[in-house]
Amino acid sequence: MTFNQIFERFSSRYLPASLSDAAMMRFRALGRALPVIREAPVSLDENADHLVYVCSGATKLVAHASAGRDQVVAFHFPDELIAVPARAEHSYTLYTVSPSELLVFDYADFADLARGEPAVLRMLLDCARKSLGRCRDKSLALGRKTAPERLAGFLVGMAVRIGAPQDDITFLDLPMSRRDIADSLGLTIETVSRQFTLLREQKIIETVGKSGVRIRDLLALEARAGYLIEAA
Amino acid sequence: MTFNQIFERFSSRYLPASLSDAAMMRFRALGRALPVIREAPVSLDENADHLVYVCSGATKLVAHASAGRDQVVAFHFPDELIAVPARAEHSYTLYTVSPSELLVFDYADFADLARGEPAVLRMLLDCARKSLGRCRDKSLALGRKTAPERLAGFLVGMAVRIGAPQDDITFLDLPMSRRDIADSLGLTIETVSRQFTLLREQKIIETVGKSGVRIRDLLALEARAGYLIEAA
DNA sequence: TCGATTCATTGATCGAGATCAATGAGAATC
DNA sequence: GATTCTCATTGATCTCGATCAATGAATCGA
Repeated sequence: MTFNQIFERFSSRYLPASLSDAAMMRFRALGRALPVIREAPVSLDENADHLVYVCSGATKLVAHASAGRDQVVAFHFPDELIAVPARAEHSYTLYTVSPSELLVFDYADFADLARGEPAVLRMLLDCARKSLGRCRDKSLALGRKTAPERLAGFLVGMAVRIGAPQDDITFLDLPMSRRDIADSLGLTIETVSRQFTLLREQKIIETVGKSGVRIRDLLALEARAGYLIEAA
Repeated sequence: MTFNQIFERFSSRYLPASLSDAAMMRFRALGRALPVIREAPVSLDENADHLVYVCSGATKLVAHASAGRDQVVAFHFPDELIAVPARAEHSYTLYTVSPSELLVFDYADFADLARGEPAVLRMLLDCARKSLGRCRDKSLALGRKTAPERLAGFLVGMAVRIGAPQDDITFLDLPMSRRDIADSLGLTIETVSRQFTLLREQKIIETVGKSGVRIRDLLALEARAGYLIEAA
């Protein structure tokens, strides 16, 4: 895919149609397309925040603690926008999880340019708030939920984001490895694997190869996820 | 403190000086002051997002999971601005942690009004991004750090935010209880207490009554917090 | 001033999930 | 098509932090 095609996708999804051609060109001038990259860290300058558009593929944002312990802070799928923070007390790295086409901006430059375009600022705000909402839910899961609840919640979230519903079964093709899932849920690969086995034994899911999951009972999965019982 | 005084503090901190009087009045019309409230949940409509300015006191934003398990998502101190989300899979409640004066806005109304004021939108964006950064760091702590690291990191963070440096000692007056700290760190009160005892035994801190902490060795605390070793 | 209540600390024991260790199942390389 | 390599699964054991149970210290109301 060419830079123009990638930028076109980005702009049609995230820039207002009302934007003038001149303004559009200015945003375009800030973007840099990263061609298809196989599973690898995305090399970004650690001293600045970045804004990354996932055109195709999938990525994970990883926070690094000492002793090589990693925490996947978020996964991202096509047509999503991510803010990648500069290095601070902890460093963050964006990795592709499958071959991906990305569009990268310097966050500060982009936000500065957006000062003249309230609709773009509003879009950045909505984007940050969505990430914040997900991150808060994740904090709750990491701080207070059990391993079965975490995996159930993860699968429900993935079903919503990348699930393919067929009849009353939802099919998932998970692009990330068990290690990635473990690093996202604050567990080990072994525990994740055991939880998959339990869900399989209870006929709630079936697994197809390494990455396929057929969700047979989404309601049971939601019930396991430790969500609050819906108030009336 | 009167509504006008509270709004004045808010606007001088968060609204641009360049704002027209008319625009200022429109923002003011959206605000509602909550007078000094003793430690209690802040009653907000659960069906809408809110924007809350902490004028004095301290608050905690709590996420509720089933079975009464609570996770403190963030603490807030004077002059800070919080986005309180509406109920979704999980419900969130803002609590005062000490007597507080708050200024409350409906988030959607505020953001809509800000469409005409890019500087205000930019402020909301910065605010959301700061919360997101903190939340990501918290996810790392909850997912991958040990109890000693979590308490050390918590104390370092509090030292930065509400610490009173005197000579080479930083004094902290923690407004929140051990339960709040435990709910923030994903631990139990007992574990938090034991970690305080350990830090005391190692002469890194002294505790003064229930809420006072004298940090004698901030560097040791930072070393314990599991931050990445600074790269060159 | 004295219980009563709440909150922090300390000790004893337990258990969910980590760690250690082996095996199994694909996919990539030649 | 055998040979690695990598990744997922399963089992055995261990450990950190949870849970259960007292005790101590402050604050509050009468």
